[in-house]
Parts: sequence; C-alpha cells; structure tokens
Amino acid sequence: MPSPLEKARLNPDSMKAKILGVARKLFGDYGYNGTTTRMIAGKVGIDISTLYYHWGEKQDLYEALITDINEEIQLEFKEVEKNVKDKPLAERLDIAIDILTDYLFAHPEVSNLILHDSFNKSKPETVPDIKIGDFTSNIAIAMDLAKSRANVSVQTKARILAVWNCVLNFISGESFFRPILDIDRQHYLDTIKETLKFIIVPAFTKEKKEETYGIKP
Amino acid sequence: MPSPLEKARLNPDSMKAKILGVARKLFGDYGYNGTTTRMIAGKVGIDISTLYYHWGEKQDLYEALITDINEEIQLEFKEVEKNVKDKPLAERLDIAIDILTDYLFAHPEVSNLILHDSFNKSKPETVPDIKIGDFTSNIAIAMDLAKSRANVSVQTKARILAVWNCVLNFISGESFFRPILDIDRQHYLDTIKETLKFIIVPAFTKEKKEETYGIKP
DNA sequence: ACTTATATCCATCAATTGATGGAAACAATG
DNA sequence: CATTGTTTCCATCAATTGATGGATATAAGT
Repeated sequence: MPSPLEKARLNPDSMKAKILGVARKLFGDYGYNGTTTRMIAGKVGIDISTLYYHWGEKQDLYEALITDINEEIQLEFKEVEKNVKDKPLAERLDIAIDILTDYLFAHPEVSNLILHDSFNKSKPETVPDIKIGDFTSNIAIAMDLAKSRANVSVQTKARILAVWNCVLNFISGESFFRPILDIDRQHYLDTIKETLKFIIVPAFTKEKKEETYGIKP
Repeated sequence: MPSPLEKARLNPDSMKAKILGVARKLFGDYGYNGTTTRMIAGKVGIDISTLYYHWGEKQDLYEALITDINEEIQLEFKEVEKNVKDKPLAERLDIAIDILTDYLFAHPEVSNLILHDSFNKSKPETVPDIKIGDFTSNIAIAMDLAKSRANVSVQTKARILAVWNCVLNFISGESFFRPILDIDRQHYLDTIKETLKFIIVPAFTKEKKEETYGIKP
C-alpha cells in the first residue's frame, strides 16, 4: 500500500499533489507561521475544507512536505554520486557544485524550506528535520573526503556545511543579493557557481600542501 | 532632540530599552510573524498595552529594532577597520573573521534577524532593510580588495557575501549544526573560525597566482 | 436507476492576535 | 495637598486563523 505521499507523487495532477506543490512554494516563501491554510487553498483555487479533507491538519501537510523534500534531495545526491565516479577531487567538487546549484536554483523553495527548518524556532515540535547530517556524510563519501560514513572528521563536516550554507543563502537570498550585485538572473547563477568553485575547490584540493596562510596554529 | 531609539539606548534600564532588548531576541528566534506582542510583553513582565504605549505598532517596534541592529553592525565594522590597518591581506582576513564571528556568536539574534530579513517575504513592506550591500563594500575597502566604494567588482562582492553567509548560517544554525558535528559550544566557535579561515583565506590571498582549479573559462 | 463512496463547498466555532479606550496607580510640580 | 503629567493595567474589539460539521455535488459500482 502506497503512503499518502507516494500516492501524491504518483499522480501529479491529483488535488493532493497540486496542494502539496503550492504548499511547498508558500511555506518556502513565508515560513510555517507566515503561511495560512487559506493562502494555500486560495492559490490552489479551492476551499479550505477541501485542503483539510486531503491533508488533515496544517502540521500534517507540512510534515509531508518536509519528507517530500528529504527524498528529493536524496535523489539529487545520488545523481551527484553517479556523475563524480572515478573523477579526480577537483572535478568532483566542480560537478557537485554544478548539479546542486542548478537543482536548488530551479527549486528555490527547497532552499527556503531548509533554511526555515534549520533556523526558525517557531514550528511544530513533531515535524521531522531535514536530514542535513546525513547529506553531509554522503557528500563527504562522494567527494572521497572520508573512507566511511562513521569516519568523517569534524573539520571535513564543517567545511562541507560551509559550502552547503553558501549555496543555500545565495539561492534563497537571490532577491536580496542580486540587486547588490546588480546582475541578471543567469549571470547571478554563473556568479554563484564561480564564487563557490573559486573559494571551495582550492581549499579542499590544497589540503596537505600548505596548511598555513596566515592561520595561527 | 534625540530620536526614540537614541533615547532607549541612552538609558538601558528604561522600559523602552528593556522591551527592545526582549523584542530583539524574540523576533530573532521566531521571526516577525512568529512573534506576538503578547510574547514580548509577557517576557518583559508587562501588559501589552504598556508595550503599545512605548512603541506604538508592532511594525514600529520592529523597524526600530532593525535600525538598531544596522547601527550596531556598522560599529562592529568600524572596529574591524581599526584593527586591520596596515596589515597584510591574510592577517586582515584573519582579524575580520575573528572579530565578526565573536560579535555574532555573542549576539546570535543579530544573525537571526539578518537572515529573517533577507529570506522571509512575510514582513511589512515599509520596514527598512539591513544594509548588507553597504557592509559588503565597507569590507571590500577594509580588506583592500577594492580601491573605492564604487570600484568593488561583482566577483569580490560575491566572495565577501559568500563568507558573510557562511558566518551567519553557522551562528544562527548552531542548534542545528552543533549536534551534527557533536562538539561543545567553545569547540564549535573555534571550528567555525578555523573552517572560515581555511576556506576563505587561501582563496582571497591566492587571487592572481593560479586562477584555474578546474574552473571552465 | 439506486446506492454508495469520493470530493467540494458553505457556514460557523473557538482561539489567537493586533490594537485601543479608559480607569487606576504613580510621580512631579506648584 | 491639589494639580498635572506620566506610566501601567484591565477589559474589550475586530480581524484572522486553524479547524469541523453538514449539505451538496460528482463519480463509481451494482
């Protein structure tokens, strides 16, 4: 028997799926408290009670949504793993940044939801977290920065999180940062990628060459 | 005649200042919509109408708060500028990271508010933005990465924003990231700094040596 | 065609929230 | 003490919001 979520994913034209899609964008834009069930229903073009009929409580809808995002990201990471096989580190990082940035740029609500999820304290307790910890380890393995999932050092995890954070902020903060940089959307995407690569690739690839660029021991 | 804000800053024991202080933390934790005037009044230990008496609308309080933060950050940047004078680039970056990370770590609500401000679409229109654009240029000058405020390249701005984003996320996401890294608070602060320095300093100081670490033209 | 199951809407509730008017307490001034 | 100005609280409003019961429509099964 398929879970409610799988059912929704199976038929994208179903009302459940439509609601979930709209909810993703709205929860992403306005956060859990800033989004009302009436906003969602209104944008879908249905009555609130229809929404409640399909998804039950607001919390349940939000939870389904987080689960959905979790699965989607996991797929994206698998895509990365597939593409980086047997490549040297520099190229791996390059590919990973490309794939993940493209994905998030095309689905900015994912980025928004992750940020809300990690930083906002005003959401229901019961809601499952987005599993960033797992993703971090996955990436470490994929980048060949650690031998096994249990072996990822604090340093490595922190560095991956740093990159991850950068990407998320650039995506979610587009409307904020793009005016500062004063460039168009495509140029912005290119700039993000370039910036990430420029900053990250050397740091990770240099690793054992020269550890001290003015850093105290 | 001092503005209401200056008045509040002058006497930290005043009710206005107390309210503002509590509001900073609560708006930081729960965002604009997640924070109610009753929450603020409750935590201060006063009636809501007393809050309205001192600050008027919720919006007005929030605006005052953003202005307050803006000024505080500006002071912090001045502190950086003072400390990096006549130092080589690597050391400048090092000092800047130390000062800003320490400041934000001691005032996490500032970081929270900036993130909410840049990413959340559900706040009143009229509220002034936090002036990240200005800060970016200031840092570029202080780091000697640009000659004049008008001369900061898109690349440089983007790189500074990347670092800035990293710091903010690490601070605001402490409750989220620290369990992932499984370290104590002090160790966390050290790790943030080390990570930032390790990733950022080489990228900025290498600048003209080798531009291509797997980056396509 | 009749019955049953599914899906949608209308009307409404109780709780929360932003906001205000007015009474009471308090302080300052004459 | 009397007067005036400031600060605080109580009571209350109107609007919004999460949520539900019940009527109604649409589709499916027999």
